[in-house]
Amino acid sequence: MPDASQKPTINDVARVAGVSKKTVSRVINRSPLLKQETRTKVEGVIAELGYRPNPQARALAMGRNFLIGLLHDNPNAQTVLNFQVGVLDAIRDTEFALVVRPVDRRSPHMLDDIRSFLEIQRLFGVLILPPISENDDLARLCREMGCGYVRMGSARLDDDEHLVQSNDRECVESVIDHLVANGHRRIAIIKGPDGFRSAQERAEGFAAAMRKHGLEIPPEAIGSGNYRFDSGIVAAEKLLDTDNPPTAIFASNDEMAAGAFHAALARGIDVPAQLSVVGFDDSPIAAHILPPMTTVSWPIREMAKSAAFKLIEPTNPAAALSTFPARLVVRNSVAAPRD
Amino acid sequence: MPDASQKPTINDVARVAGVSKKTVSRVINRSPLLKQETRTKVEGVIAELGYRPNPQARALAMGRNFLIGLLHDNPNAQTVLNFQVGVLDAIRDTEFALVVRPVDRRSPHMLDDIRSFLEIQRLFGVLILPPISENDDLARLCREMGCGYVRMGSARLDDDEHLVQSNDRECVESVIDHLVANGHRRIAIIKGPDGFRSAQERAEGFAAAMRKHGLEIPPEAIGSGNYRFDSGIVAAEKLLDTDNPPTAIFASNDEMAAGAFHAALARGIDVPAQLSVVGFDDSPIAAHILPPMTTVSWPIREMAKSAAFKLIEPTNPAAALSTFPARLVVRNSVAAPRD
DNA sequence: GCGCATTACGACACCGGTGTCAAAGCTGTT
DNA sequence: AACAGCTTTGACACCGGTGTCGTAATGCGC
Repeated sequence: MPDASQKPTINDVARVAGVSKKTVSRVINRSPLLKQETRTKVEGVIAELGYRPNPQARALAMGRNFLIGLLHDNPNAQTVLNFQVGVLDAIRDTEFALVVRPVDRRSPHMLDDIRSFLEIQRLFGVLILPPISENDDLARLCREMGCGYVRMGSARLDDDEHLVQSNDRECVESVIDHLVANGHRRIAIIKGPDGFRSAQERAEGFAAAMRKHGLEIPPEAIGSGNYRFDSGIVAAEKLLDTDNPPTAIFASNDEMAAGAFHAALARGIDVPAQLSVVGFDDSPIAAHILPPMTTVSWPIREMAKSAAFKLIEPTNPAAALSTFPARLVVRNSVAAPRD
Repeated sequence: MPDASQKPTINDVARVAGVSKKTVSRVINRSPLLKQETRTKVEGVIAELGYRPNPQARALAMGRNFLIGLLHDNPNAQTVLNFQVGVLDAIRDTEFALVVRPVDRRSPHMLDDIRSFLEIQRLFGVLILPPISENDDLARLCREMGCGYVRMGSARLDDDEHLVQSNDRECVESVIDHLVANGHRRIAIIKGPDGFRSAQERAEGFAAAMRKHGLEIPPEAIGSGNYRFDSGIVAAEKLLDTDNPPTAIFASNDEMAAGAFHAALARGIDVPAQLSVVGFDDSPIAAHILPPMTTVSWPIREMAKSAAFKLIEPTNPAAALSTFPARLVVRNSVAAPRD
């Protein structure tokens, strides 16, 4: 009788069931060439003993482990966390586990750190969040090391299948459609920082949408920030100080949009009565700010799930999807312009 | 010559260095009973071959693995993420990795899910964040399963050493001191939800501080919410509707404090000129809201580091600390009362 | 009843490390 | 020179699984 205080091993199961450990192994791995009778018997013993295979031992024997890594450079806490939850939706009840690794984009050793991390942990694969997902050296590193990877992004980054993306461009278009439908014609943008693919996509989507509606974009209607709150204030102040200020501002993310709220309030401009503002990402601040902000929400959790499946079970239907539709969330920061 | 395309193993190192694999193992584990000469020789070969020990194999052989788990029920995304970064500060360059596991507090299977997770992954130990860190059944489960654990909390939860906590009580006191110093005497509280230890601690700290200053707490000056934004609005409205409304409100967290901002603005009450509001946690919303909110910040990253060390290296000085001082962050939501 | 596939299972080596214990090497003492 | 006692090293089993391949058991046609 195996010691109850110790976790049962495959040997215990084999002994109690009166079969070889290889047979137990076959049961665990759902091998098709087993007699139903044997399978049932072994499964009974497994249940009785409460046996769970040791992932370390399996990992060692099979030459691949069951750890999937999440590499990110904290674009936004809520996004990262939602992503983690989405990955968990995919790996729940499997032997996979999610290992997180925040990295420092500004560190000169970032790539070496990641290489060392990959070497030590020998991950099954990694999921990479923007903005570092846009780093091609990192993707190359993964390939070199034979580590599976999926990049999250807002646009085509790869010519391979290692990608899950949202349709930021089209979504910005729907934002502009919404503003135009509300009667706006002088619409300004606060762009995100150079070097961020998402910023570029959103800016290009903006330009395309304006063109579609036959609207001009004067140079002074183009502001730029670094995705942070305070940069949104500065950019919005500049936009509002022009001779012919915009009636609506599209900010490339919610933080900067919140900054625009701030700038407006500071000079007594009411949002949305005198100025409409739209953000992007649907981060918590969008719902919390006053008035609640109209923004764009992308299905991060679904995207995470798909990315995880792409890695661990590429045949799963959920892994097939690569581009996910973001959608406009209409709240109260848009109204018809007065003038 | 080992195949360059394959990762070198301990056997490769042993062969090249002309020693037994056990000797290589001793080098890896810094065994003291090695001749310096041998050590140097083997280290040379390790560096030359770029050898990294396989954690799965070590885990199997040593009967313990190098995975530390993070159990949380998303109290606040920024907090969770900062905690992750703090843990990483501790485990960087070790073979440990951080495995995350968001759990659903409301699920009736939560404990079973966690049990299953622990059984499958056989973690070295887990770190538990509030509010589920306050669940004694969970702590008991960890003990039963022989899994190391450290609970984060705002008060004594355990009679053992499995704890890292902040001094919420004293900090609430400093909040009240600050308000009193600004001339407030009618101070109300919005309590957190029943069953949260942090809520209880903060409420008790409030009562103690008020008593210290000889101030009364009329029943109508006690509001309560569930830590969420909207509950803060409702609670603040109630407080402001009383005959003798408070000149200052202490909310037990920032989300509810933001709700109080909202309620005030909605009825044309200026913060801080007509109403002072203080929050707790220093979450991003505190800095983003207008005016920027005075709140209490606790050193989550340091706490995480300490918690991780308690688990993986209890002798490390960083593991000795159990209680961490939170501190008042003065911004612009407090002013002297008018009346 | 026999030969022959085919199916079902087991023996054994192996994954890459660590633990145990004995042996070899070295030093100093008598 | 012989021996004790310490330091340093290696042989070998073992951790808990999986892969390979051989063989016993089974089904089938004749």
